[in-house]
Amino acid sequence: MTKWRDASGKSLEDYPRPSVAVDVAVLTVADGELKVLVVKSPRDGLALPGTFVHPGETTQRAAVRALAAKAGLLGIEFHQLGVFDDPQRDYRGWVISVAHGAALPLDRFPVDSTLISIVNDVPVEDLAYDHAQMVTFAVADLRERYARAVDPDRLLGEAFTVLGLRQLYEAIYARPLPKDTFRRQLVDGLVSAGQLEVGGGRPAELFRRLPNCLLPRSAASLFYGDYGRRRG
Amino acid sequence: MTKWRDASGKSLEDYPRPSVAVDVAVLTVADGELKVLVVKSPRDGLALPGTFVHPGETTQRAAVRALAAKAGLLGIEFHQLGVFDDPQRDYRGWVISVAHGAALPLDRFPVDSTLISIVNDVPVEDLAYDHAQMVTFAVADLRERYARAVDPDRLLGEAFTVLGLRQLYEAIYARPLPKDTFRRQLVDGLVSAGQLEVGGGRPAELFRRLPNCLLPRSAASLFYGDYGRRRG
DNA sequence: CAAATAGTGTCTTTTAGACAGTATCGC
DNA sequence: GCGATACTGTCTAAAAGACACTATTTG
Repeated sequence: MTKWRDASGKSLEDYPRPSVAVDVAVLTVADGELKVLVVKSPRDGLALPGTFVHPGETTQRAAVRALAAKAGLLGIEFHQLGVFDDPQRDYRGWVISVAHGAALPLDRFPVDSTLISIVNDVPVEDLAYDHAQMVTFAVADLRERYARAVDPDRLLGEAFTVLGLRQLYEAIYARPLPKDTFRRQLVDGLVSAGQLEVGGGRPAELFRRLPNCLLPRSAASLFYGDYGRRRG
Repeated sequence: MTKWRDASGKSLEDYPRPSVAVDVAVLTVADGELKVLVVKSPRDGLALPGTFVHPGETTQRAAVRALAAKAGLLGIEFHQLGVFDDPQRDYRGWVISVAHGAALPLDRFPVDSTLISIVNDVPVEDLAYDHAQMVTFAVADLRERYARAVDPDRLLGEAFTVLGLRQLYEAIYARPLPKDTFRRQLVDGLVSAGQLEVGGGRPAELFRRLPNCLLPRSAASLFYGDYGRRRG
């Protein structure tokens, strides 16, 4: 196969091209709030793990490679968040970055991981470059996906109680959710696991996710709160 | 300012980089259905307008430039849809594309524009590369934005009737919407323009968009239909 | 007047949300 | 029994959706 040339005889490489990076915001829930994984470097301080995209590779595979190399994490599902392309965003030159998001249960992180709390959709410590904004995008994406299905990223294990599920959603949406309405909205996305979890009082029933079950769109109103209007 | 070098003395340009393009799906509503603007070329057949991103330029500005050059369209607001990065997607070599979406009223297109109907979220004619999938993304993005506000892209003019607005939404969501519920959902996102539009019967009141007014999240259920469940 | 289209009153069914009740455990 | 937590029945207010009625134009 011979290399492509345009009308003036130039190939693609004869034109200026940016470097293309991926940066990954890996979220988790701990202590009732969202947190994000960061890595430390002498030059950048705190930053999201990232890498340059290699030839023949998709950005998603580059994200997998970055997480394996920089945080020792394998088998994660990434979601594309958007392209960050301000020409000034990287002091090294013309670098655009494709931000990706993912979420993992706390126990899958290496013990020496650095997790930064997210408050008001922004990490509480400064991150390098435009990485704080990527975190905001990752949170928005997580909320959208959690409004459509029951814990799609399996931040809880296979089996969980309704209380555990509600506390997870309260952390993700950063607001209290009414106990009984929450149960009624989600219960027909669940099946009993036939087991009980003993605790301080009456044991709670353990549930599993109903496979391929989407939540009704009205559930989004519950999680987000039906922004303003009405209630005169 | 001296050029950045990494530990092995190499600059960014010493590593392989992809060409980065933008492709733009400009949507409109005509004859009660969504359509998308395409351009014809001898080599690619039908394709979305696009261009390579220039140094010092954002992808959004490249999108503006592409539309001005290839379709004679100015003053459009673009929304980023996603990155298409399959290494095989372009026969010329390693080209990733940042897809953008926009929407314009029919009367803003040049008279010789080619508009392709969109049925089942896909253009009815084959497009080059992965451009058909970009159109699907653009439709999804348009629907999301139209569920959050009243005709944010101003496909209708400044003033319009509730009937006109409903027909627009029926075209966008490709489903009939109940006349009275639609009105009650949207009417408090509108203000009367103090004018009437005469027609075959009783004249219809003209409305304007209430500035900065978000629709309640429950409106999304109306537009999309509350996917399945219930109603036993 | 009839025809046509705009807009609303109202009824039914459903549901969110609140509250309080009942159920089931450990002690 | 008592405390604690899980779950559920029920009431109320609100809203969706359907239907039909009223309103205002043209011819």
